[in-house]
Amino acid sequence: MFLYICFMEQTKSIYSPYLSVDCVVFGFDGELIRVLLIKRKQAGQEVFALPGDLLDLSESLDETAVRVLNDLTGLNNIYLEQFGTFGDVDRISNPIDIEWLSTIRERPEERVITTAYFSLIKIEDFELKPNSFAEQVLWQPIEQKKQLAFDHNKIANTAWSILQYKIRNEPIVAFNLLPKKFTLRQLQGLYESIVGSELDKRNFRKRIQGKKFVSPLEEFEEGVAHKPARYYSFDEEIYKREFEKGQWFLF
Amino acid sequence: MFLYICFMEQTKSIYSPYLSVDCVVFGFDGELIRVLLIKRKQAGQEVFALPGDLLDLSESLDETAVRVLNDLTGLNNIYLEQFGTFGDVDRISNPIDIEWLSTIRERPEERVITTAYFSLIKIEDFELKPNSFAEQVLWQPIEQKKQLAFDHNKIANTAWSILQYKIRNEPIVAFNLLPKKFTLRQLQGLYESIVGSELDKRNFRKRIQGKKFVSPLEEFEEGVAHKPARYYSFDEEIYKREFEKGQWFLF
DNA sequence: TCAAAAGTGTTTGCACTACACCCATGG
DNA sequence: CCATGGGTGTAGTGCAAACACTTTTGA
Repeated sequence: MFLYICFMEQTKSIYSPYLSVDCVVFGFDGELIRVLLIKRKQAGQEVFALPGDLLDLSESLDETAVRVLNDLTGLNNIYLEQFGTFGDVDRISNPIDIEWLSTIRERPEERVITTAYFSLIKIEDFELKPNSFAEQVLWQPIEQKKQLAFDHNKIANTAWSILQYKIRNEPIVAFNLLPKKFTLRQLQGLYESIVGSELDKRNFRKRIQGKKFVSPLEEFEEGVAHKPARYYSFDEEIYKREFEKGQWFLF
Repeated sequence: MFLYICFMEQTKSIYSPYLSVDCVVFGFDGELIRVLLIKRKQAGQEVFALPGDLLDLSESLDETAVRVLNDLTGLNNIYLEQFGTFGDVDRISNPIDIEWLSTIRERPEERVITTAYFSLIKIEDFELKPNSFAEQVLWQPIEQKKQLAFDHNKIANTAWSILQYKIRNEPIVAFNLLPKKFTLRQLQGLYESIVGSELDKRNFRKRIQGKKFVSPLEEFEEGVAHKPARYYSFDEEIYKREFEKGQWFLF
């Protein structure tokens, strides 16, 4: 045992820090943008975090992201895009985090660098199943700030900025968050939630009507206490063709 | 020794892969966009690579990038922006790379994941000084494809795509590549080099004249065999103000 | 009949495109 | 005087912004 410890000390400078993957998954419930969080199995504490775990030596980063998200939340087959790697020396410094790590990991104080992935899903398409060290999985509204583990607030904020930037240049992100059939009110509400300002209804609808990748359906809302809205659908094939031609700016 | 090997085998699954940092530094010589490469000190081989090296456990990723670039090329005090982390399992597989790693590293076959940084500099502002394991430092024209070590071609291509994307949305990247005083011909040439198509001179100049962050100077070219061009300068303060207001699209 | 959201057109100005010729300089 | 790149203006077109009322439905 003594030898083992000595060796570990010695290897500290030879080896790299641990590497982990964290996922920021966004969803839209028709009104609010939400982020997927897990609640840790940690005795006596309520600690929330982004779903994430250590990389296994046999996996690529992308594979780790897929596995980790599935292990912790049950989510499967969803699009993930890498957006950054967070390598500050002190990103694991909160005693509560270290306490928790000591229950699941040797050498809990060891440095960890994490690569973050970003995803957009339709909330109602998936059923969440907490698993592994996640006691609970929840959809946290983005505007309700919650204290997260490690530097996960920083990571989530970075992802949020990227989403806000992307929706201006790649309108597909909006349709990834909406159901297959959606009303223009929903689409506009989603835009407004993300860009954070109100948009003119007539101009918004005019722009949408000019986009071939959004098609009106012959279906309408039912049981609403106002004129029922028409449903629309998104055609990814057409979108991609337009996108390649460079005519893909929605705003 | 046997024990040592055994332990290494055992730790493989405990420890993470090595972590390294690679830098893609772009420059513009007035005509061509170039990328900064190093030539390795490797006997009997001419191998070129992006400047990069392993992370030290005491450094953040950003600090590593700064150090590595300085160690290998002498470059100092330059802006670096992280743009991706490359973690494929087989990214170190070329025998020439493994042979070289065996001369500078224990366990050369060990997996390495690398975080890549992106930079834009004015070529003439800096003097290159090869150092460490760099035998030579060179500015390679971007359109002359060269076989690079590891997956550095993939990394450099990703950086190039990002530059092409950025110049459309963040015109500041252009001014990072130009001297403090530049002619509109130089600016237009730079744009054309990056976007890869020709632009209309009159329309280009009209757009520039509408931007408050580009100011005409009372200086002109000298000794040229044609009408001397006026020099212009870039005002980063004004740019940032416009940028914050969201009125920053050059195209 | 009321509340609530759906849906619809016009005008105005700004921005982008296409396009061709004279100017200043050095060799 | 020639070659080279610098520098300029206009007409036409299309997109974006501002803006208010009628319609349909359930309660």
